[in-house]
Amino acid sequence: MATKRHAFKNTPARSESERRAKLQAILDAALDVFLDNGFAEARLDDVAARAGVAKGTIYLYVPSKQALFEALAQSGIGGAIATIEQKVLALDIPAEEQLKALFAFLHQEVLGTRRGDIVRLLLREASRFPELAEIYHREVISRGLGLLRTIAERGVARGEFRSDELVRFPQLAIAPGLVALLWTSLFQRLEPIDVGAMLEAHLALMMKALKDPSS
Amino acid sequence: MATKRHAFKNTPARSESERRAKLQAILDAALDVFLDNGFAEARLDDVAARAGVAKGTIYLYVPSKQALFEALAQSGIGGAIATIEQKVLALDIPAEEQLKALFAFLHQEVLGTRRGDIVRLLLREASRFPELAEIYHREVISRGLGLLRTIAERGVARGEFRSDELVRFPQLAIAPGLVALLWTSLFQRLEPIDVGAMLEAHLALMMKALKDPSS
Amino acid sequence: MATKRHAFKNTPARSESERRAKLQAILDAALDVFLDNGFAEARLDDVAARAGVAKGTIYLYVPSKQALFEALAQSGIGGAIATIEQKVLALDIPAEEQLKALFAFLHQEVLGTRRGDIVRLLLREASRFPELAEIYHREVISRGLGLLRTIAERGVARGEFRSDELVRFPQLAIAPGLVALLWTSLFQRLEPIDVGAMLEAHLALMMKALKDPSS
Amino acid sequence: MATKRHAFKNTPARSESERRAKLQAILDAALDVFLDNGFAEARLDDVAARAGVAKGTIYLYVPSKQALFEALAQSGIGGAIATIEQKVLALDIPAEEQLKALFAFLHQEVLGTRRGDIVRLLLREASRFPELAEIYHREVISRGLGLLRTIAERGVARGEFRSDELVRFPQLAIAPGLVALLWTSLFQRLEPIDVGAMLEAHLALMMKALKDPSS
DNA sequence: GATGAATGAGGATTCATTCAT
DNA sequence: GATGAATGAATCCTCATTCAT
Repeated sequence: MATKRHAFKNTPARSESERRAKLQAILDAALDVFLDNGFAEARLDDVAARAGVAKGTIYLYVPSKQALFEALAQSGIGGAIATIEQKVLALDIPAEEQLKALFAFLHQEVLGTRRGDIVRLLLREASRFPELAEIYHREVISRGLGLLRTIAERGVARGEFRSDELVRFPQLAIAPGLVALLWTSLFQRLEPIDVGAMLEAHLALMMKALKDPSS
Repeated sequence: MATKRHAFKNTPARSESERRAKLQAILDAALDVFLDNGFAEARLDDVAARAGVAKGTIYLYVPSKQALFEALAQSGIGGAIATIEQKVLALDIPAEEQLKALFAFLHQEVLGTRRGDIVRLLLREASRFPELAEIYHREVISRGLGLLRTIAERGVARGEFRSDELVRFPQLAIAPGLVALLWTSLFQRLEPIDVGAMLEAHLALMMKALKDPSS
Repeated sequence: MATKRHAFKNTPARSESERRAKLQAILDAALDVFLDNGFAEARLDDVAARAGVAKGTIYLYVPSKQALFEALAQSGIGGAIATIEQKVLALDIPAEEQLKALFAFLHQEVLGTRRGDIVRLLLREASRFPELAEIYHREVISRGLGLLRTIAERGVARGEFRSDELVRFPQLAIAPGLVALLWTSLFQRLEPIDVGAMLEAHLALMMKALKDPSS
Repeated sequence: MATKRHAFKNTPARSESERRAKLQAILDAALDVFLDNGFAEARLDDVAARAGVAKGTIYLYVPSKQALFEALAQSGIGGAIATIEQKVLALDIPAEEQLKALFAFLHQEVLGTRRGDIVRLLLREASRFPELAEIYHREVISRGLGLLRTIAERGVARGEFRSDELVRFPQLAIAPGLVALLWTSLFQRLEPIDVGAMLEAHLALMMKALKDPSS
């Protein structure tokens, strides 16, 4: 019996890594097409063409257009947050330095990368996929804001920060990140901005405000 | 019956105002439907039903679905900016007060109103309508940021503000407004935030930072 | 207001009878196509072409291909049975005459007519539409066999029939009808049979058997 | 390992019987799937899975889905008829006994067996495969009816039967067999019938009729 | 021979747009 | 002007068939 098994094992089941690679190619292509057209007007023909596969092949990897979108969305969720949580919180450095690290991460690892594109896509399509909006809120938004709040609380506790606005509204810290994300995809060609400089200016402003002894 | 017909013929040609009213009803219905579904998945059947007209009637007012969207977008552009430009710049008040007035306007006249909905729609569909993004940038974004920059420059010139970040990146001032706009439509049901309080906190932070003598 | 209503009533809502006529044209075309190809391989393109309408028009009358099939099936159910029940049972004639009338009806009003085609279609597709098989069994089969059993019982009660096989298995009476139904669509071109003569022969045989004093 | 490989190479070319066995497995699986879904909606994926082979393997045995269906149909044709012809005609017994033997065969060797399933499938798909209908008519229907006619003629010639309806329409003899075949697959779950008893009742009726001296 | 991933033609369904009334 | 039935192009998805391994 072992012999037979061996004799038949002539198709060495396409390796898992090859499978992953092709799925990734499809996801990459899908991201491009979804970003260009939005979910509803994206054509799977285009995704297939861009991924270099036939239309039907997509269905060997995802069961439907919607599932393709969701797989794409999921692929951009979670990893980044866990990474930055560890990076930032583990360090025993002043809150200001933590914020700097956070912004550097945002600038280099999100804005202008595939991750950023996925966030753009999610923002755009969230209302069509309420469940996904929920997941995204739970996995990314809540945790991201929680991280910011933790940093802010530490800063206050240590006397680095004199005011608590950031504890109450951590959204204020990343708001310019959101502007950068949208600006680059919508208006950059019309009026380029230096995102790095903007984030630095924002950080500078925030630091002045938070450390202001007059408050 | 012939009489009646005749009587109808004598009715003065439907007045321009009636025509405008019907167009407005169609635009209002379209905004609702476009907001719920996005441009691509919005059905003109639904727009017609909501506007209380037949599907064909839409084509008496706009030549196509895309034109409907563009008419809608245009209808929300320009007016507000001109209004706030006059309101804010005309007053000979401190820059801080001007910013306060601006935020109040943003909060009361944009967020939570039809104007805000149009902005949401534009943000979502801008990549499908590059020309519209261009118009929007020229008519709204540029002028809005120009207004902010003018206020900031005045503040600096008058010695009210000691730092120039806002002159260089007026985007930083409205970033929380953008957060509020998106948050309310995407995450408000999951985690409600007090937009007014957030904007106030933002203004407080900015003021501290801008006035900080240590810079 | 009455004036306005009248003024607008310029599209006299396509009459109900026109609507019915077009639906009937679609159903007729669908019957042909379904009979030729079976449900699964029937193309709505063909149905539309044969009905002289565009593909999309079908969907103004039925919501799906399956619904089209079901509408078709329903259209052939019920009416005939009620008719023949009245015709046959109301007459105060010998059981033999009732059977004759039944067979005449079967021959003239079912076999070779649209009704017969629908039965053929149902027989063929019943396993794909179990619910429809159930309806068909309840509305047609049960009632038809019940009618036969009633006739047989009357015949026995009145002393016309001496044996009760038909009471126990009324299916035996219509079995040749089923043969005729299938034969005409499958083998008639290869080996034509005279359906009328066959049914007469069947009736003659049955009468001899049922009246046979030797049993 | 090289040794094992080599050992395999020395294995005598897969025997013809093994080939036949695998073909049979495929045909068996195909019958199940075709019966469940009809030809058009049967998926070769399912056939392969049920046969325990890969999809591609099917094409090593039959050149197409249609050929698979035809091979299946052919496999159920002919054998039975030859068997029953010999069994029935060879015996020098009364015509009534011959009919009894025929019905017993029908009941035990066709209805409720794989043979019966193939007939059901043929009835259902005959209009899609006119050529097959032709073969089936020639190999099964004609011969079966011929057999019946021969029996009937003998019965008449020997004075056993006094009427010739069965000579003219041998279909009348197997009509209840057709009813049984279809009933069991379509309505048995809704209203079970005792097929054996029905066939017996049919035989009894026929005998009374045929022997009836009054005709 | 056997496998099963890949292919792409084919068809159901949707919906913007037209036009006879 | 207003209507809404009709149209048919466009696109998702399925599955028979192929072929590299």
